[in-house]
Amino acid sequence: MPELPEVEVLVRHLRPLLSGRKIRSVSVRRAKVLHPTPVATFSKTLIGATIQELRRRGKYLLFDLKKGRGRFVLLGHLGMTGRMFVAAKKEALPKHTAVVFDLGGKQFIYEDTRYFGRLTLDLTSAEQLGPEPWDEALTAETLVRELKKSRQPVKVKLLDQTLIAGIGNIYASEVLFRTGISPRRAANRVTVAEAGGMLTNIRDVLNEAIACGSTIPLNFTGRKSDGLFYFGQAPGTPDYYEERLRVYDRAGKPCIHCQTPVKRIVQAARSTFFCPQCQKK
DNA sequence: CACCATGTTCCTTG
DNA sequence: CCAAGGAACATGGT
Repeated sequence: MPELPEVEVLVRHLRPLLSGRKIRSVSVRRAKVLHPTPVATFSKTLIGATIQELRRRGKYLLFDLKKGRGRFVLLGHLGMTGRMFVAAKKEALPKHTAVVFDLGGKQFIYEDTRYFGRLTLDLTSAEQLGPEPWDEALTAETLVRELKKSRQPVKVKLLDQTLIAGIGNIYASEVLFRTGISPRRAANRVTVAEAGGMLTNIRDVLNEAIACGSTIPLNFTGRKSDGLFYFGQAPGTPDYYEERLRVYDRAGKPCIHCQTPVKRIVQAARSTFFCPQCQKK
């Protein structure tokens, strides 16, 4: 589910549901997601703490907590399949529930089918992140300067969270398609003008995805109402997903600009989609 | 059974 | 020490 836009939408959704709420008890059903925080430390630290604010940094969720005079941060990441939501306490827990916080009347659930995500007190990974896409210090010039240091394909570099925080595999392909740059281009051969174009397209595509509720639309209408949500197809709009994405997952289908079949290649063990005609160089 | 999947980290190689 | 490539993690869908 998550690249930056999905996390942003989730944070905006959860913020009013969580801020001001106190964690009464903690249930850890899969200790792995806490790594490297030990279960005992995790529970002891969080029980009795109040969630003050919720923020996003790259693809991470930052929970600002307060307990007595102490303030600290809980770091969340959804990996590939993680979900977080607030539900009534009587609601059944999903099969792959990893952590549950009892918030009094409601419960906060972190569920993750593949358990690649994290909910931890260790902030190290978030500290390594590069600038947010909208950081004013991030310019065509600074971006090119960073790209110059690498001969990796530019598509692979876009996934480097220390370069820019938040771009994932879907939007990396989308950005290069919009900019007309081949995903195979060596990072150090991107010009300042092209970097400027990429930056504009990065901001545009992420903004658009956030605006429309994310790549795969958020559906808050869940049978059970009360804030339970899930990511899935919007009812009655079968191809909503593809209308938003111009090349990703369109291998073999005609390019929306020139009708040339979209190609799928593998870079750094991840799929890349591009139009061999519109993205010649 | 084979291959694919929105992500990150660790290990190896050069 | 660094850059780059690939495997690992764990589960499910097609």
